[in-house]
Amino acid sequence: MEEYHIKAMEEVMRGCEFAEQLQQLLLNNNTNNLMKTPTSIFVQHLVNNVINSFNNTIFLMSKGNPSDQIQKEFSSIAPVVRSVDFKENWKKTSATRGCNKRRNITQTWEKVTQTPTDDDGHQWRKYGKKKINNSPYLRNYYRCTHKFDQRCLTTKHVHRIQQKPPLYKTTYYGHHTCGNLPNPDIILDPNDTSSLLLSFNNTFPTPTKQECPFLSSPSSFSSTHSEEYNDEVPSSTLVNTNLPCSDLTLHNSTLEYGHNDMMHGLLYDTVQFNDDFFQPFDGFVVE
DNA sequence: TGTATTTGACCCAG
DNA sequence: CTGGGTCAAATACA
Repeated sequence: MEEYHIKAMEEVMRGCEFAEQLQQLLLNNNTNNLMKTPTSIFVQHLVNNVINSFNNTIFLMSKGNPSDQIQKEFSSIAPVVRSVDFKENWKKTSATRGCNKRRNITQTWEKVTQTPTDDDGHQWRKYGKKKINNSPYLRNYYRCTHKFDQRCLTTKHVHRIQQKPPLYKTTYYGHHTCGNLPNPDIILDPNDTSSLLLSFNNTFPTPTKQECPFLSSPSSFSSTHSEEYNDEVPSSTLVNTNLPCSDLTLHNSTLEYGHNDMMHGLLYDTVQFNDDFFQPFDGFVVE
């Protein structure tokens, strides 16, 4: 490993830290000012993209440089990119039981179903249930079956919220990074008028599986729906002009957008929006 | 016998 | 201190 290479790596990591500090600053600012403007949301997207670019760069720079030093440095940022047995490593690094409480996962969403075992196309393993305060019902906790074999850290909670008719609220935390992507027919249930899915071209070159062994399969969220799912948005079509997003999903008041991360494959972020979000601004063109 | 679920313990953020 | 998220041993099941 050349010394200048290590220096470059350190510099990129420093840039990534600065971007993360800026991201935190924006998040705090948005928390204090409850009104989010389209511009502030867009700025957050840009910062997220900067961080993703840094992470991609770090990933690429670490390739072919399996020296102890670079691996050690890299593992602090992307511990998932290591080819050791994940389950054993998880046991070693996750300290003691129950220590992973309230992971800082901002990507959450909910849905209400009439059955507790709604088929969302993924395989889940139940790992706990809990009596929740002020609720007569137990909350069930599930994790992705592929937590250890494919390092998918997605979890969901299912909590009954109504006796008659029976209703269950499912809260998802994070997105699947396992290869077991859901059946698009399930995701794009034509009877489900509560969600809207839009497809965008991705301006970011998608790495191949060979280039990135942890990359998920190409997105199955690529179908385009417009006219029939326009309950909550105008019947216009949003066109991506300069955002490196691959998918946008609109669900109630949450906008979810996907972007390609070279280490984890397709990742998603969500933003809350208010009504003026749909006014045209620099990021989007309304046809 | 291997896999899934149950359940009490553990831990930490608020 | 408490509520809630997770772990892991015990148990159930195929």
